[in-house]
Amino acid sequence: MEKPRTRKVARELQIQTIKATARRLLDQRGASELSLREVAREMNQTSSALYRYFANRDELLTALILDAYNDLGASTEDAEAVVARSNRRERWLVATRTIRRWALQHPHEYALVYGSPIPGYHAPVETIVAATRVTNVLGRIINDHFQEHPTAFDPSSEKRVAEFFELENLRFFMPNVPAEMLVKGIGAWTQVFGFVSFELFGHYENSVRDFEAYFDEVVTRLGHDVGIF
Amino acid sequence: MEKPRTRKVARELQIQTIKATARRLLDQRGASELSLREVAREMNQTSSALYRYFANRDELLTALILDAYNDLGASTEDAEAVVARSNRRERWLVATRTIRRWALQHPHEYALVYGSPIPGYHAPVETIVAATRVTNVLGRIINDHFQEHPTAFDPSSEKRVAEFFELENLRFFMPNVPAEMLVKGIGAWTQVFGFVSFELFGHYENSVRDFEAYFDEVVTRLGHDVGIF
DNA sequence: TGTACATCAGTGAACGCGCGTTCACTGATGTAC
DNA sequence: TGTACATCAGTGAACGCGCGTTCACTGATGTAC
Repeated sequence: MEKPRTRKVARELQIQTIKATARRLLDQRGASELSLREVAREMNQTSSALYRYFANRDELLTALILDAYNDLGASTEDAEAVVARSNRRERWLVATRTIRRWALQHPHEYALVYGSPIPGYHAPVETIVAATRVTNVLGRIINDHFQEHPTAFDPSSEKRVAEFFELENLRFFMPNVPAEMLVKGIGAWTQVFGFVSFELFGHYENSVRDFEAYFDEVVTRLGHDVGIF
Repeated sequence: MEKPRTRKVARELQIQTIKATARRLLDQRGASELSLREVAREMNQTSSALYRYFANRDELLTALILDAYNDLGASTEDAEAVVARSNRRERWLVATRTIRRWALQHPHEYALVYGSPIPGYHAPVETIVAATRVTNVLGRIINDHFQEHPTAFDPSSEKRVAEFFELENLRFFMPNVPAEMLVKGIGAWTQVFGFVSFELFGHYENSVRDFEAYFDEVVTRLGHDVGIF
C-alpha cells in the first residue's frame, strides 16, 4: 500500500535545503549570527514558513550540530574503512588527516561543535552519540592493535588510572587497551583536536609555516606514542 | 607642574569600571551576546555615555581580548616567578596549572581568546604581543633547561624542522632548544590548551572523572617528553 | 586669587535595523468512501 | 473513478524587542590670564 508519498519526500527535501542553506550562511558568518529570517530570505521564502520544519531557532542549531558531528564522523569512518585492517599506521594517518581536512573544509561547522559553546544553548543527548563517532574511529585503531598484540593489564596502573578516568566507559569501545595506553590515547585525541583548533583559530600563526607537514609530524609521533606504529 | 588631574584619573577609573562590568556580563552570557546597552544599563548610565570611552563595540571587545591575554599572561608569569629558577619541574607544573585554573575561573574570557574566533572581528596587532606572554613562560622554562644542559643542534633535524616551523621566530625566545625539542615543546603547548578547551567545552564529559588529577598526569608526562624533568 | 572661556562627561530622544515568533489566511495536495 | 473533506505548505502582516550609533544639549570640571 506504499503510495508515492510525494509530500513526505518533498518535506524531507525541504528540510535538507534549509539545513544546507543554513550551513552555507554559517560558513560566511558565525554560529551565533545565524538567523532564521536570513535562511528564509536566502531560499526566497517567508520566515514563518520555516516554522513548518523547525519549531524554533534552537532546533535548527541542534540539527546543524548533529549533522556536523555525523558528517565528520562519517567522513572519518569512510576514509579509514578503505585501508587494510592490518595496516594500523595508515589507518591512523588517514583518520587523523581526514579530521583535519574536514575541519579546514568546514571551519564554521567545526567551530560550532569544537569551539566555544553557544551561550544559552544546551545540547540534547542525541548529539552525544553523534559526537562519539570520530573518537571511536581513533579508539578502534588503537584497540585493534592491542587485540592483535595482547598486553596484560598492570593492576597497579589500572587502579591509578581508574581514579581519574571513567574506565568502564572507555573500555566499552577499547576493551583490550591497557590503562597506560588509554592515557596516551586520550592524550593523542586531545592533541589532534588541539592542533586543528590552534591552526583554525590562528594560534600557530607565528610558529608554524607548513601546517600539513607539521600535522603529519605530530600524528606520526602520536602513532608511536600510542604504541600502534 | 603636575596637577592632581582628577579628570584623567576619573577617566581611567571609568574605563576600568566599564571593562569590569563587561567582563561580568561576559561571564554570564557569551562573547557575541555582549551589548553596549546592557553594560551601560548595568552601570546606571546611558548607552551613549560609553561612547566617550570606546568608539564602538569592537573597540570594547578588543580591550577585553587584550585584557584577557594579559591577565592570563601575568597570572602565569607571577605564579611561575615565585619558584626557584633551578626547579624546572615545579616551574612547569605551576605554570601549566595556573593556565588551567585561570581558564576555569574565567571561562568566557578563555573562550573569547581560545574559542571560536568572533565572526567579523579581526584582532589588531597589539593583541599578538599580549597573546605571546603565556606561551613565553612555558618556552622559557624549556629554554632554561637547555641553557644549563647545552645540547648540540643536529643539522639534519634542524633542516627538516625548518621546513614546517618558523624557526627564527621560535628561536627568538628559545635560542638554546634543539629543533627536535621545539617540536615537542609546541606539541606540549598545544596539548595543554587542547586539554583546557576540551575540559571547558565539555568534550571530556564521558571519559574523565577527576580533571585535576588527569591534568597533573598529562603535564607531568609533557614535562618528561619535553626533556626538562 | 578671581574671572572668562574651553574642555569634557553624561543625558535623553531619536534613527533605522533585523530579529524570533504568532496568527489568520489561501490554495494545493492527499485520503476515504 | 469521482467527489467531499482533511491535511499540509507557504503567505503576509503584525507583535514587541533590543541593538549600535548619532546628535544637540546641559552642567560640571579644568585652564589661562
